[in-house]
Amino acid sequence: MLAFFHILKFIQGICCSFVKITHPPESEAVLLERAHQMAGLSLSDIAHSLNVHVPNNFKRHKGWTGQLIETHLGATAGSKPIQDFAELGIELKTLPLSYALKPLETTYVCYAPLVNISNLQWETSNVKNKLQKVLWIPIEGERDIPPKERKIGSPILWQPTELQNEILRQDWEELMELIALGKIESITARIGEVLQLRPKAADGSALTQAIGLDGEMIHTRPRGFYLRKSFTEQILEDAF
DNA sequence: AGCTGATCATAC
DNA sequence: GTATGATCAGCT
Repeated sequence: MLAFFHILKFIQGICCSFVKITHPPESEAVLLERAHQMAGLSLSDIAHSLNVHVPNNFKRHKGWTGQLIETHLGATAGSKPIQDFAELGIELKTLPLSYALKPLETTYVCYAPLVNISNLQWETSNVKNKLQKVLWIPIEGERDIPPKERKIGSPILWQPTELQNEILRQDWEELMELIALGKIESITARIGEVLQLRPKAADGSALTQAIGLDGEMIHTRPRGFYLRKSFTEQILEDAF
């Protein structure tokens, strides 16, 4: 694949010096410029400039890479349910890649609402809002590459095509319909062409309210929306 | 081997 | 608990 060669080229790029960034980017151009400057750098390069320690693995630091990149690029949203760069209308996502330069993991989008959902619509949904415009940061993600050595790739500023948007809408509507009908317990990660619903919690003891089969309130594990690897792989291919 | 369901850290 | 950042790891 010629396409992948380009990503590889960027990922294996030569490290260059960079300036520590702490203030939010004032424009899309500035954000993109900063993102491009990270290409070819390792996680330890970024961590060193921010004076943070790089974990030896991510078993107990699963969101570490995302937080590191967020801080470096000047994101400020924190844990609020909005885009990372709300003023710019851009969401930031790191994307762990295999040696074959394909996504190693699905991509978390947002928490799934399970109650008070009768009036929710795709157009104003959290999923659509978050995916309007995404700055993808590909990063080497194979487990046998120590986090310190993992290199950051060239960023991809992506917006869903009409077709992608339509498929996302269909998946979202199908899943939300099942939730509204009280079928939350029968929803598996196999449903949805590009968007899937999976548990999203600290552990199995976490419970939240949902609609039961007879319309009554029940308790269930919290869920989140995730993008399948095949979907982000396509984004990657389209970009190169 | 890849996927689904489970899990980890942190802020509020 | 909700919500962010995700990856882990057992099972098929």
